[in-house]
Amino acid sequence: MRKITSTNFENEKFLEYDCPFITTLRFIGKRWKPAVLWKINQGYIRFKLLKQVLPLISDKMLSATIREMETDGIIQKEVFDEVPLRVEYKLTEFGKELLPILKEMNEWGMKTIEKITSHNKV
Amino acid sequence: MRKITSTNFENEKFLEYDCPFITTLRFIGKRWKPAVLWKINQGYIRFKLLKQVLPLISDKMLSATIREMETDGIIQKEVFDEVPLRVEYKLTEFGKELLPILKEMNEWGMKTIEKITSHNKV
DNA sequence: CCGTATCCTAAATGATACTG
DNA sequence: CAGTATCATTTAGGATACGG
Repeated sequence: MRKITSTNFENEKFLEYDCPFITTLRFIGKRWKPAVLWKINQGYIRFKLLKQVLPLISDKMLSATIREMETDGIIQKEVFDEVPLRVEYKLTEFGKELLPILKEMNEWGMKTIEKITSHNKV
Repeated sequence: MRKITSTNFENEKFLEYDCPFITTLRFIGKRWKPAVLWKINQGYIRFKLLKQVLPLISDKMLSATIREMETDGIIQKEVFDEVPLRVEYKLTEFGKELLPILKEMNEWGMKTIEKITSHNKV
């Protein structure tokens, strides 16, 4: 395993270690990223919709989460010049490659929440 | 989606939100956790072996990573009363349920490292 | 061999107010 | 509607030295 000092991909620093797990967390290892990605893929493709379906995320974190994933090439933004302003997000092809990971995370997470919750009831 | 104020599982706080993705990151969303888990599953089941195969992790982080996953019930420690001291780690049944996620992370990460690296050569 | 303790810096998250 | 700016707090990560 090596440490990567400065590897760039379209002017963004992407790799810190040549480890597949650290690399994956580099892209989706922050609190709201997987959930936002999942919701966009489900069709909640506007800022307001994402806020509604993820009511506990702050404006700042939703904004930052979206912006980082856009910079990373995981999602794409389309701005429609209307009044009021309309913006839509969608996964890029690169972003869609993350779906198998997200699917497994979703299943494991749901199963584990159920396990913890029922354990607490005992 | 709800925020969980104090859900306990064997005296440890486990859930912060009832979101499957946040829950999953709660267990494996820190830099070294997936890699350590993967290596233990591959048979690098002792502290020294893990250091060798993950040479860039510090003693402190390897220790903390192991301890947290042990507390979480993902890995199990077995101490052999020998001289010199021998300790072995292995995944619990609960921990093995994480392997499908890790498998997908490993594949995506390797593919992405390759992509970034070859992009930089152009 | 297998860790822990201490100290420090950097990164992530959140509340609130404000803007094009 | 779709965000950004500012400020403050918490958590993660790392270097180094020491202990059972």
